[in-house]
Amino acid sequence: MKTADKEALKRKTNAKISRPEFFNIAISVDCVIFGYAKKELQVLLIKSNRKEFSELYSLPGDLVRPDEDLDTAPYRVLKEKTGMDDVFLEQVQAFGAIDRHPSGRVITIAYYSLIDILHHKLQLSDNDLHWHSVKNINQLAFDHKLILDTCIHKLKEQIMDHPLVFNLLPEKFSLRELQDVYEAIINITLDRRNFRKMISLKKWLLDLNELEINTPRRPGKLYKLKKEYSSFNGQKKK
Amino acid sequence: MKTADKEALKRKTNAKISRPEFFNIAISVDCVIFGYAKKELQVLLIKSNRKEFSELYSLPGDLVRPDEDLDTAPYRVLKEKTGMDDVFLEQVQAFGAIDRHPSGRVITIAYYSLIDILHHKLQLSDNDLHWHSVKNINQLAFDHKLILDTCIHKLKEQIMDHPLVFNLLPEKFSLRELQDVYEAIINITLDRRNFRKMISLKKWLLDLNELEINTPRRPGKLYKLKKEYSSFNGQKKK
DNA sequence: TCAAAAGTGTTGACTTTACACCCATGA
DNA sequence: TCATGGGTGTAAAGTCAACACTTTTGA
Repeated sequence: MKTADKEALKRKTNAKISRPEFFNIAISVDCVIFGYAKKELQVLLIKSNRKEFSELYSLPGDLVRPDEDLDTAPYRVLKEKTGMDDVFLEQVQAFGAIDRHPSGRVITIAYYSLIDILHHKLQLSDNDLHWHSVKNINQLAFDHKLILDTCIHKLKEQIMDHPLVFNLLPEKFSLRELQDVYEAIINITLDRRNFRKMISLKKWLLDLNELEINTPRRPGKLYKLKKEYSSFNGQKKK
Repeated sequence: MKTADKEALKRKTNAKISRPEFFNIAISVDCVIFGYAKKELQVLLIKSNRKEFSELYSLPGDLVRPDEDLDTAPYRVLKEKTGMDDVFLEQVQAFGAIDRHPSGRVITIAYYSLIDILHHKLQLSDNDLHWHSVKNINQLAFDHKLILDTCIHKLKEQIMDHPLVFNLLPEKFSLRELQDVYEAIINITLDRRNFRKMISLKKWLLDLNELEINTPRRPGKLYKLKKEYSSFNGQKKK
């Protein structure tokens, strides 16, 4: 290509990027915030405030601000909605069908997060924010059911290879609780001995030499995740 | 929340979505188009036409049009640049650091694609478009090196579980060629017998009972991917 | 003392890895 | 006939899945 052609192309590109119609797409982030309670995987939903979706729930999200990195937007949403930071949060996928949003063109980038529902810092900011068992969710506003299903799928794929589910539990937990979480996510009951063998091979856990207290039956031993595997302060580890 | 509050929130949201500064973010797609030649994984790059990145290469991409689905944009780019459709193409990740683009706020969504460099339909549309061996790429314009590395990582993760690499080869190929492609991607030499056993366990291939022709040595048997595993005409299969 | 959950090992099936020789072809 | 790569099987190690009994505790 000759230099003159390149200059023409550059002008063309710059013209395109500054033409107003190419800024007619808004960008949002939507957060699939998972928790664990009542032996079931839960997700945080908010009552939709749009008349098109009255009576439907939707995922918490917000538009990305022009002055924030894409990846910080979901942390902001999470902090605003739950008061939590230092949480596991990972990008999943962008969703951008033309008609996914009734009030205009909005491309959204989905993130999923895992938090401990009983964490002392957790404070839902909104009366319309509630935990829902994922099993009971049939319909959501926008394309949020598709987003949720995509995130559940990714979660299932990752939990065997990465130390993620610990983010759903308090710092100290028993192997029984841990197994319950795994079973809730993959929806399969596991053999207790094989599960313990699998977990112990990962070398993720520290035996605290403590026992559960106030259990109705024989208490189990307590463990915690080794510090080097915690999901925040950096990236997730293998 | 009371109804009046909800109405207020709705107005607030609608106001935000239509305030011009929230459309100040442009959306692009960037395509990491992989090919295979000279026993190495190749990627299609274009000479950057921006003075900030003179002499650097970049990934082919374009702004998403307001009237196209997000996922069709990379197909359009691919068709424009290579003349190819019916190709494997999958979304990888969105990249959205504030300063990733020198001329303004652009969030990009990366896709990766696998094509047969020797396909008869392949026709590079631009004299500045060329194949580069991924081994030799140290620096790219924008954050494209990061995008490329992310896509290579995803490719490596997927090739053992999904019938993807066949998209890099002509319809008929020998097991030797197939093994070469795998080795080029994962950068490890494999044992021939174990490789063949692994591939035959997947049941992806159809034995054509044909032999290579015009080989300098003993010709190998030819295979092709079973139709039900081809990546286009629907989603990738397990 | 009873009920309930905690804790713990072994076996067989299968998968993965390492490894070497003969065969068919083109030159 | 020779050089080159094509084609093939087995044994050992490791991983995965199935399976039952004893122990500890609270009630």
